[in-house]
Amino acid sequence: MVVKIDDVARVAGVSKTTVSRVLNNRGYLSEKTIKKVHDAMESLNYQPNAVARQLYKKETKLVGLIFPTVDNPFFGQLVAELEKRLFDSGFKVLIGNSMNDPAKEEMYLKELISNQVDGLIVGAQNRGIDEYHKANLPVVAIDRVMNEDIPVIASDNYMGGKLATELLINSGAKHIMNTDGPINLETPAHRRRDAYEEVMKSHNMVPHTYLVDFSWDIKKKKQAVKEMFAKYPEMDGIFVTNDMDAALVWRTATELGYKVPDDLKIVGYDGANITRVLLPELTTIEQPVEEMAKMAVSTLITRINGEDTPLEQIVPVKIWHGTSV
Amino acid sequence: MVVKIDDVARVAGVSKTTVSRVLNNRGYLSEKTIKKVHDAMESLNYQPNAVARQLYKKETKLVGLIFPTVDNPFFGQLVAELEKRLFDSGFKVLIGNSMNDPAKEEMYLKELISNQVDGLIVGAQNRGIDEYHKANLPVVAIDRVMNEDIPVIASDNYMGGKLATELLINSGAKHIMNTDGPINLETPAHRRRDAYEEVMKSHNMVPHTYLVDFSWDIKKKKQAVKEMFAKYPEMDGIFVTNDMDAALVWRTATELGYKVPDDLKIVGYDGANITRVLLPELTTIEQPVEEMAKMAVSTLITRINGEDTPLEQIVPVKIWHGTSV
DNA sequence: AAATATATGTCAACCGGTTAATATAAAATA
DNA sequence: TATTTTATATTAACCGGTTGACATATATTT
Repeated sequence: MVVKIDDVARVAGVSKTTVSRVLNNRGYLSEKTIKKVHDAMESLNYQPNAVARQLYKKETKLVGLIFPTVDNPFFGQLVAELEKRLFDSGFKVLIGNSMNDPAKEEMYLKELISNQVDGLIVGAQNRGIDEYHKANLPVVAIDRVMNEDIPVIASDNYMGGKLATELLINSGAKHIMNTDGPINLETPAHRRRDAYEEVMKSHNMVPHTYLVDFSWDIKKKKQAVKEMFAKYPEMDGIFVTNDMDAALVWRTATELGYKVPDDLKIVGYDGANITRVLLPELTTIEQPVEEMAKMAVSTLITRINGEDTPLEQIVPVKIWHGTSV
Repeated sequence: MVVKIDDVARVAGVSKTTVSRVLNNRGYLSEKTIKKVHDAMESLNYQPNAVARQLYKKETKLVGLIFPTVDNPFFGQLVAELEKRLFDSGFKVLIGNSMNDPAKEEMYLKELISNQVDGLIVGAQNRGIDEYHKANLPVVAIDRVMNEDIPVIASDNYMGGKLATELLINSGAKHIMNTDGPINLETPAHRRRDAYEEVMKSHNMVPHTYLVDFSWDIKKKKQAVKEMFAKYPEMDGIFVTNDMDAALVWRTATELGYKVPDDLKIVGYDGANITRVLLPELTTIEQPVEEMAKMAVSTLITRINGEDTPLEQIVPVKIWHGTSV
């Protein structure tokens, strides 16, 4: 049988209440009693049942994370950073990979609420779901437009798009493309595109954005990229909205006989750890993942404590200079 | 205030017991009652409190995952696959990134036990911790030697090492190195090295294994790799124990003026999704991550159901042909 | 009409902790 | 010595569900 608080009390020769006091460090306690209780807990290898405590306290010290998938350099690093910081603040992490499926996202949301998480950090790519509002739960969004009272943490997407486009222009590219996800999905990432378009226009160049949906599988994406090359053969520069897609564009370009950066210059977006190890040659706009994670966790905790936080926090990006420009 | 089962009962005009029956689909129920209850739940936006249920049922439908970090192509993919399959089987996932820190691993273990997880899947890189045994909990290990009664899922490490080494030999390399983690860490991954050594010897070649600790940071790893090149300048082939390190070796080699694969042939290990997108040129031994995840989940569930499972399950590997050999 | 199957209610115990109230005794201080 | 502070015990309520026992009322079948 599993050891419970009454067993500890019996072995230590004290009352259940006293054991609870030792556990929670409340009320008057002599050193002697504390030691007796600790000895008993140790000899019985007692682990308090967090579920019972959670029920009474109405606090689980659990935070839910909802992201598309951890099988991606950016989200993997982000989730790892979030988890680390949450753990340091005494929270455990319940994770949900929505796989860009709104239905799955909604299921996760319900499950997490049912599990009484103290808060949520979401970075899923789907449309804002009413449920988040109904949830009446502290929520922080990363790089996603939610509704009015959900704070958002995002990299400086506009500046990122501006830096990328200007870099391409300054390095001599004349026909510069851009990729973006579906426009009907409201995400701050579209500001990268806004910046691209404005910079292009201010240089009297014609912007062309090509749709590459985040949720497509590799094959479909590759197909789309090939179509793009066929449709815009004069392209000599491209700002791709994330590094995984940028790698795909690079490889496809190579297969089609383009030389990077001579025939085609590529700038990506994200600049995660893994990318910098596996493909450091890719010039990209680096999001400050650590910073974003730190901010998201502190914002969430502030909200959990019932205090107010800014609704939008933007963190600066910088260029990682590879050899693709 | 949060809606609870009594509120639903009141609104539906039935008893608490009946609502519970509807929720759990137990006992006699008329269509009419079921509808009344569902309507009430919907209008109140009722979400049952899983914590209360967990306490009574002594079952949480929670599974804990303990891995070094999700910020790695292999573990990221593995965790994503595990999470997906567990979710499909009705389990939510509590995650812990041990960061190769035994103390942190132990803390996670305790926390997860305290949270009453129904089972654990571990792939942390640290020494077997007694606690796993004490835990008296269904546990499945991935690529890790635990103790007698903990089932292990692993790729065919020996075959992987054999394939890699033979590939290098057959492609003409004469001075072939190998990297491995600390030998005192008991992991099935050492079988890659065993295979390397045996194949080398059977070809009358001298095996040299160089230590690259998984837990070192990039800088220290790079330093170690440079030392290796300095110490073995005649090296013309290398079997690196994971793809991230292989990428590092490749880059360092390039910086030192080696041409891959002409001067140096490189074979990695893991072959995760992300690697195949960012660095498909790397020839590597592919672990069947999906297969392993599937096996781990079904083994865990079998154990949770109190049935026996094999203690060791080995899944086959295959070669991913890039251009580094 | 009697017997059986179906549908629902009431009540209370239970899961394993936390906590407030109340009581008592020993130790420290006035 | 009287008073206050410190230390601990006992008891019971509580968190929000689940479940078994038992009662009762229709509906259906023989």
